[in-house]
Amino acid sequence: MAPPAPRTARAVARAELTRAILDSAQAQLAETGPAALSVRAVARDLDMASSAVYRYFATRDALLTALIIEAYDDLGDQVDRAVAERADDDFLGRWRALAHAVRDWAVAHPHQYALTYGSPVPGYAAPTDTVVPGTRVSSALITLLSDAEAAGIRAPQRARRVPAAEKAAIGPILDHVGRRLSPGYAVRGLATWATLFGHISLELFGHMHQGVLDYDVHFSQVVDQVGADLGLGG
Amino acid sequence: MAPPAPRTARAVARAELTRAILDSAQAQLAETGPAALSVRAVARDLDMASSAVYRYFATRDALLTALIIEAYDDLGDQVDRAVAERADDDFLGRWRALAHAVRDWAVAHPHQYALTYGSPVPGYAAPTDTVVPGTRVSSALITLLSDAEAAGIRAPQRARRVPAAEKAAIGPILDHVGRRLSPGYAVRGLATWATLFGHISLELFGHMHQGVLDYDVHFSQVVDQVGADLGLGG
DNA sequence: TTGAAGTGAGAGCACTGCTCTCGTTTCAAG
DNA sequence: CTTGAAACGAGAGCAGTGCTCTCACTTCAA
Repeated sequence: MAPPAPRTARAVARAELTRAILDSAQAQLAETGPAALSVRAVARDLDMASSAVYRYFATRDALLTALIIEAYDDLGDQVDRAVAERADDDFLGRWRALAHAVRDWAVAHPHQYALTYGSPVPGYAAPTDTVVPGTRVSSALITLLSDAEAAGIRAPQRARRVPAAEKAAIGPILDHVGRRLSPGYAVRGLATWATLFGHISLELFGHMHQGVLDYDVHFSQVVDQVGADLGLGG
Repeated sequence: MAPPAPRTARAVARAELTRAILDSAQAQLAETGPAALSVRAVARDLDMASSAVYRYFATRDALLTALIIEAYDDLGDQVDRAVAERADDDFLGRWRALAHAVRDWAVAHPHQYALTYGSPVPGYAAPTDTVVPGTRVSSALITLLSDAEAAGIRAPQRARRVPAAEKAAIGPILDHVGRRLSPGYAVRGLATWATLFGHISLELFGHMHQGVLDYDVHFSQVVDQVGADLGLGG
């Protein structure tokens, strides 16, 4: 995946400067948001001509896309690490760890969250480079639910009949875990995924300001509620 | 709320031109997204000097904020209308109507949706003018659930104990319906709200592209699943 | 050694949000 | 009806942006 270690002096310099540009852009992004991220400001920060930056990133959007990919990976790492700390068969613990890891990361990096899960700013359609790192969290969640079902866990609600059209509609999800996930539980999983990111988006984008006083407490409550609906315990 | 009908010729002209600016900006927004919305382009479209536009909107962000408010109201109207078509005691129908009205509007106006429920672009914190129209959908949902519970509807899952901290955290929500909503059902309602907007955001912002083939079918399924979890029937 | 490729700097283009000034028009108080 | 303040539109201009082009220079591999 990653290119081989740079050997020539030029390649080393290029790698270092690329990193420096990303770091400076990242700092700008975290401080003032994506609207304020300008390649000229990055150039000033690094004491170079703005035209030189274009040797490294063809366009401002390309630079932003690189930041988005790094954000996805940062979040993915954080989530994987948090989930791995729980015992494999502690499904409620794994779910809680996943959910809180996502929210903690989002609260700590609001601009990065807005860039990744808010409205994508570069060109409206996310570039294809971002799709792989972008699926790490949903992948972790689906895996978790697949494990849980394999261990005999079932949702306490009577299972709803899933029509054939829906089974086809979510086919890629089912394939992703080798069909080791019942369609009904998969639907629940997708709804859970929506609840998780929906809650965080509503919170971070200010929509809960009118109705909820303590986001930490309320989020925990929702996470446990969803966990119970999934039959994970609690 | 609204200012009295304009009487003088100047006031009439001002109202008309304000409207024309909003319409032109709206068209630009719908076509190419918020990043491309420029006051100079609006001025060109209306054959006036760009500086003249500033007599009507002090800043580009003010113009954008006006569009956001209009979007909230447009969505609110659509939702209210859809819900009103169902019988008062058809709670499942009312929930379905609400959910599909929100999504239909979002799919038809993706840029407006991104502006309202995606990452807010003007300055990161939404201006206070937008909070009232911004709560119309959540208000409609809470009212719906309050009505349902008053009619004897209960979630089929055994009610989870809601700790005092959570009751305090969601106090404003409970107050909004005069405490005619049990804390447990309110938590479920807030989770439902998050599921609804989470699903739409994930869909519109491209996060479901990898896993779901037919968004219409899947959304219906999730809506019905959530409706069942709320005990509304189905 | 040589020649192509990579690199940095500077000037410049077209565009943006926004401000200031300067005449003109509207409107209401006297 | 007069008059003076407020509102208004147009134009020039400033500072900033993304991005391109050209020109010198350095690196590197054949």
